[in-house]
Amino acid sequence: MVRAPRFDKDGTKKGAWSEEEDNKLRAFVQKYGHRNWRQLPTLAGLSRCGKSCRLRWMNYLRPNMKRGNFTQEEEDVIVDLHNKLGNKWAIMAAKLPGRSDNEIKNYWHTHLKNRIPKDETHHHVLKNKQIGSLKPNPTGFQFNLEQQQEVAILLTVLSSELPSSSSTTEPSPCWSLTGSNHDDVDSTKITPSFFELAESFWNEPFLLDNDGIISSYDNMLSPIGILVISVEFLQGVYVVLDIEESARTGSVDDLVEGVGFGAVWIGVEGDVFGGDVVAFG
DNA sequence: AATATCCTCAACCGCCTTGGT
DNA sequence: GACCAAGGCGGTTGAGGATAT
Repeated sequence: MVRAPRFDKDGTKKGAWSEEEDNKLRAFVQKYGHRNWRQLPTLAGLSRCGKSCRLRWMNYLRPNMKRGNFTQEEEDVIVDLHNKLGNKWAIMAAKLPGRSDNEIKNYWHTHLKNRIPKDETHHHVLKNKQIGSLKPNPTGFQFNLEQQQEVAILLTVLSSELPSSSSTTEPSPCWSLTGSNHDDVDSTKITPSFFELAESFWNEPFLLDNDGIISSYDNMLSPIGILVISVEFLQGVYVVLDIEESARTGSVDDLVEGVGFGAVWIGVEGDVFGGDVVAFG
């Protein structure tokens, strides 16, 4: 079921990986990491392109990768997330430890796609909950419809994190999208369920402080920092996640995979962060 | 048993985003 | 702002196993 090994005219090997190649790649990455996939194959003694090495590592050789059938629980997660997100395989993979985006994508197409009636897939949550409630906000910033939809998707997905993720540590369960001025926001009333938050999101005024963060409850930020993730499909909307210390030493992938969502802030692009990943000390 | 068709999934490809200059 | 290199993502391909005829 694997493509036969072959060589490009430039000598790059393609097709199925041999055990020897796997061993070389595994040993190299475990010893030196993978800061530069382009250079890695040369340094590791592999006749592969960097992309091929990355793919092999991410989909097959990474530690703790699961092999074999998906559990019912995993299936449920995939179906649920596909309902909310559509074909966002990488995000789904972040929620399913040990599964790669490629694996989830394949499994969806081969096992799950035909089980779901078409009108039940993709964005139904938005139709029910979000559209049509937008009001102008004091900052004058306007999200377009597509941005509203994408933010709503994200909020909906994140909402599913709350109950289980709060069990590991004591993250600050603060949702800070209320108030027109950050001096007069009552921090005691910002613990609605995420669905309540999502529901009211477009009715609430934004609060932009000097940093461009909607809320600036600095005292609520975890002492270990803040991870700011640029979500490209939001086209200018940033989500700020409060992260756990244990996750901070890992890669962004590890963070997303292991994160317990303590708090979420939403900001807008422009003169806001100027970068995708920002750590506050 | 032989052949055709379908199914699965590892790997590839092209495009997009990001970061550096 | 333009350009380039690199990484990441989602769609597609194709070899080989499974099943049907």
